[in-house]
This record gives sequence, structure tokens and C-alpha cells, in this order.
Amino acid sequence: MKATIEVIAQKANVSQMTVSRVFSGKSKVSEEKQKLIKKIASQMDYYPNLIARSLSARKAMTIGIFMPKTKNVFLDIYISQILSGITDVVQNFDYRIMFFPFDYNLLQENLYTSVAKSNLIDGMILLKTRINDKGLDKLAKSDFPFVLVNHKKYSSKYNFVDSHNEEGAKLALEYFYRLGHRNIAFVAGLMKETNAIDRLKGYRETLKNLGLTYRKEWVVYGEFNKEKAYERSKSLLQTKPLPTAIFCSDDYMAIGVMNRIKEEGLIVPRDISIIGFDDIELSSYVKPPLTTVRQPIYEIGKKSAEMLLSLIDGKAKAPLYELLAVELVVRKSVQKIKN
Amino acid sequence: MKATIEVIAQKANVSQMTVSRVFSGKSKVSEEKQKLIKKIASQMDYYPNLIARSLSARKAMTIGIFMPKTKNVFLDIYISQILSGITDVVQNFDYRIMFFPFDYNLLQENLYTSVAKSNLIDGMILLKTRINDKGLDKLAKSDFPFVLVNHKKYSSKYNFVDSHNEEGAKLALEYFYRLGHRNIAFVAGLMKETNAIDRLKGYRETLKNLGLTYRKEWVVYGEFNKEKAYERSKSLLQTKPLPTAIFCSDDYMAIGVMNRIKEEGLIVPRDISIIGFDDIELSSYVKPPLTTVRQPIYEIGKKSAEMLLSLIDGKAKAPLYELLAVELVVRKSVQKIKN
DNA sequence: AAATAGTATGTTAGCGGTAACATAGTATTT
DNA sequence: AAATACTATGTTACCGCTAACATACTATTT
Repeated sequence: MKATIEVIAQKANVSQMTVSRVFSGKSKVSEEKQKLIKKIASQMDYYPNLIARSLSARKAMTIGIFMPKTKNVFLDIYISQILSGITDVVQNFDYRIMFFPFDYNLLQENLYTSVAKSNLIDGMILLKTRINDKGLDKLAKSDFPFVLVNHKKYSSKYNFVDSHNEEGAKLALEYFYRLGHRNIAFVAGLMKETNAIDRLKGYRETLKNLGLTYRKEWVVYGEFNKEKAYERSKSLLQTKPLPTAIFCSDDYMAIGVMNRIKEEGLIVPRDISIIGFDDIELSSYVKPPLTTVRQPIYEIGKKSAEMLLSLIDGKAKAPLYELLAVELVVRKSVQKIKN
Repeated sequence: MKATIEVIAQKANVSQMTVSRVFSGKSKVSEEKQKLIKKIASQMDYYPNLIARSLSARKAMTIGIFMPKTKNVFLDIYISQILSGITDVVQNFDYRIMFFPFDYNLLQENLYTSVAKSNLIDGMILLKTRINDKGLDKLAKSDFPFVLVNHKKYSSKYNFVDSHNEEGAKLALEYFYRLGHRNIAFVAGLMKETNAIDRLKGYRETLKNLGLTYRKEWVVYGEFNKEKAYERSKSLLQTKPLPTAIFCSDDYMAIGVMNRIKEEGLIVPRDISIIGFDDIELSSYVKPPLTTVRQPIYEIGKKSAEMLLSLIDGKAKAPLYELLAVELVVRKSVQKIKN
């Protein structure tokens, strides 16, 4: 005989509601009856049917996480740390996590909305969505709770948590400047991501603030990986004068650029200094160890979960946003300019 | 007005079942009616309530993934690759994924069973569970479909996918042997994991098969991380004679051991050769690049998902198991013994 | 043309819980 | 002691969908 609230109620000679109350913990039941009900339940190895509970209570007690499936290795560590942050928060509030990996190439407008209306989840966290994503606009028209992570978008309908990317660029450039660098190049990430756009923006603004001139040939555009950066940085090393410093949109790109520099017979940091972004594990192992801007990834995950839960339980209303501070991690890939 | 099957059925002047059939796709509905129903649904921005569907159909179309929350960085890449493998399979069959991160220290006997009976999922994949886990025994008593990953357990009730760990140890030791090594030490992983146990077993058996004697002081026990391996390998470097080669239970441990060796003023591979296990990204970046046994992690994920789905739809019955082949990746941390 | 098979649609009865309100009994107030 | 508030429990209805069976209609067979 299948264990359900109904069966237990009969055996305990109480109403279904009394049994329901014991397991949902939402209102009081006398010690005595509780004991009896729990005893019977344990004998029958009963556990609540959470699907039925969801349907009835109109609450899934679950959040969804949308994230890109890509071969980008950075995502490995990124995802686990974000997940770790989200999990630590969410489990405290008895929420579960559902996973929706998506493919940038197969994105269709209804993806987020259809899940939002499926009643499977009470809110969603979207990782690394891109600026041309139509699905977001549609989602924003509903009042379903969601938080973007690493996608900065100021709008009355959007909530997001992101690193302070412009500030990161500023930290890097000012550090270069303090060590005497005046010829600073930039290897940009994919312009479909606000991260990449903001880092470029930070680069340009800081150049201006430092009184340095922006030179078009000192900015190249890649994607967030080693190979593209290696490929695209070639032209950078043919400019005259050569930049003395290169700021890269992420650590993999920095490693790609370092490989290119090595290949040209130049030495980091003697000939060219390098700063990356993210602080992946590899960065402290490459030669020379990479100076980089660290993102608080775990914290971002935590914050996004907190934000989402407060939206779900109505404690807060959109728009909510937060830019978390980044920090410069100084290693060995930057050298003082000798006069 | 909330969009439900009922409302749509009224507007289209058909029964609920006809609408249901259109969206579940489980039986035929005339072109004409389909068109009308879809049109109305799209106007109302209707998407099925999947919770209600689950309750009614007694099928969640979701699988659960249980995995440890730890600070072990290896898990980062491991988890994303496993996930990636699982996802690629599971999405093809329209299953969703629910996530259950757990803490080894807070494990209680009912964890898996309570989720199994919650009706939230149709089956589960358990990553890196340990041999003393009571919850597994309890779960095995139900007939809920589950697959262990990286936990080898032969039993009529258990299904698992694992790497061929003993074979990996054999590959490593035979490679050492071929290059002239006779004094081969072993840094073992945590003995709560069958992985670690099997690698030790492989080490001992291969020693025997090669006619080498097992020396107790040449085996040290650590955990799967750099620090413990660094700590525990100290005693190894005080034995006489010194081992000429050390096989490590994973790459992080190998890196820890390499640090220790360096600190003792010795050089890898000149003085001592090293082989690791896993082939993490770092391994090709450390100095010297690490020779290691590669596990097919993505494949393991894929296989485990295939296995689980076949259990769920009843195409197969427990016990199911598979040991996937590993391969030796030769880099620079092993040197031929000079006579 | 009658018998048979096949197809599209409808009817009924749940799936296993909980919200919301009702009620009876007890404790507290005045 | 009557009026009031509080507490534990019960009753009813419904969450939104689908399985399983029933039915009417059309196409095919003999």
C-alpha cells in the first residue's frame, strides 16, 4: 500500500489536514498526535509527494539556473563557484535547484518564459546571457522573478549582480601607469557580453583620465579564450611604437597573448607587461605568474541567490542591482618602466 | 485570466483532453483543431503547467544529481564535465536536471530515499559517494533507479560507471618499469573512496606482477589535495633507498609531492619521476609538465545518464555497470633511469 | 450492404497535497 | 459567570493536468 497523507490519516484516525500540518510544519498540531502520525509515517517510510505539494501550494520551492553550455574552460571554475554560492544560500531556505543549460546558438525567444510559466520554479538566475538575447525582453514583460549574473542592464525590469568591470580596468591601468607605462594596449572580449563592453569602457575612460591618448591599433577584439587572443594579438605586436603594457579581458586571453609575445621573441614582463582578469587557478602557475583582476565569483553567486529569494518572497521589488568590488592581484607579469 | 487547458478548451470549443493531446503530443489531433488550439494558446501565451502534468502522469521527466560540496578544486572541472556529459544525453530525451549538493559531514541515512520518494525526480545519479554511506544501502532497498559515478560497487542492487582505476595504476607502473624504475612509491588518496582503494590495489598488484616487492614505507596515505600530499610525502623522502619514482593518486597530489621534492633540493624528473591521475588542466602548465593518467570524465557523465535513462524506462535492469578505459598522457615528469 | 477496423474526440475519475474557512473546546478577560 | 480570544482540528473545494475507458464517426473489408 502506497504511503500517502490519506492512508496515514486513516491509520491515525485524524483528518488529512492534521497529517499535512505535521509535515508542512505550517501550523501547530498537539504533541500527542504528532508523535503518533510521525510513528506511523516512519513505519510506512512515508515522505511527502512534493510535486503534489507544489501543485496545491502553487509554489515549487525551487529556483532555476540557466547557464550556457560551452567549451570555455573558464566556465568550469566559474560555474562551480557560482553554483557553490547559490547553493549555500538557497539550501538554507529549503529551496531546491533546477538546471537549464542552454546553447547560445539555439536560443529562442520563449525559452525563459516557457520555463517561467511551467510552475517548475519560483524564480531564475541567468548566467552570462548576452545583449542580443530576445528571450530576456520577453521574460521582463512578465513579472516572474529573475536575476542576471554577469550581465549588467539598467532597466526598471531587470535585476542583476555583476563585478565592477570598469573599476577593474581602472585598477589595471592605474597600476600600469604608476609603474611608468604610457603605451597601454587592450585585448577586448566578445562584444556581446556586457562584461567585455564594460572593460573596454573602463579602459577608454581611464586612458582619458590619465591623460593618455586612445589609439585604435592598440585595441584588438577577440573572444574569451586563449586561441582567439593569440590570433588577434599578432597585429598588436606589429605596431610602432610597441605597447609596453597590455591589459587583457580575461586570464585565458592573457595567456594567449603571452604565448604570442614569447613567439615573437619578446619576454614578459621585461619587454611587455601583462594584466589579466578573473584570477583563474592557472594564473598563479603560468610563467611568469599573472598579475590579474580578481572577481569575487562565489560572492556573486551568493548575492544573486539572496536577491532572487527576496524578489520571490516579495520583500523586494525590481529593479535590484549590485556591482561587486574587484581587486588587483599582483604577481610577476608587470614590470616597472626603466627610463 | 490565467491560461490553462480548461480555458483554452472552452475558447476552442473542444474538450480538455484534445488540448492536452496537442501539447503532450501523445496522440493525434486533427490538423484543423491543432491549428486553432495552438493559435489560441499562443495568443494567451500559454505554456503547460508541468507540475500538474507530473502529478497526473506520475512522471517528473527530471533526474536528480547528487554531488558533494567541497573546496576541492578538482571537483570544479570534474563536475562541469560530468554535468556536461549528463546534460548532453538527458536534454535529448526532454528530461530536466535537479541538483542536490550535499555535505559529507551532514549525510543522513534518509537523504537519497526521501528525495526518491518525493516524486520530484524519476532517477538519480550520485557522484563521488563514499563507501561508508548508509544512505546508499537504504536507497538500494527501494527499486528507485540510480547510478553511482566514481564509486565502484558490485552488487545486484547497484549500478555504476567508473574509470578503470586499477588499470590506470598498471599503466603508470609499467611505464615506470619500462624506463628502468624499480623503486616505485605510491601516494594514496582517501580510503573512503573506491577510486583511491582501487588505485592502491592496482599499485600493489602491478608491483607483484612486475616482480617488485611492496615496501610499506613507500606508501603514504593522504587525501585528494595538494596540501595533504605535500605533508605526507615528507616521510617518503627520508626512506633509504629513496624511491626513484612516485605514483600519485591524483594530479593535485602530484603537484604537492613535486613541491615537497623541490623543497628537499631534488629535481623532477632527474632525481625522482612522478605520475599523477586525472589530467587536470594545470597538469600541462606545471614545471615540469606532468605525466598523468587521463580519466574520460565527460564520457563518464554521458554513460551514467544513458544508463540511468535505460533504467528509468525499464529497458534495462540492475545491476548495470561499466568501467571506462583510461590512458597515459606522457609529458615531462618521468625520466629514464641511467645505469 | 453489412460487418469490421481504425481514428478522432469526449467523459470520468483521479494524482496527493494545501488554502481557506468553519467549528468545537479551552483559556483568558472583565 | 458571561463574553471574548485563542487553539487545535475538521470540512470542503480545488490546484491543472492525464490515464483509461467510452463513443461516434469514417474508411476498409468481404
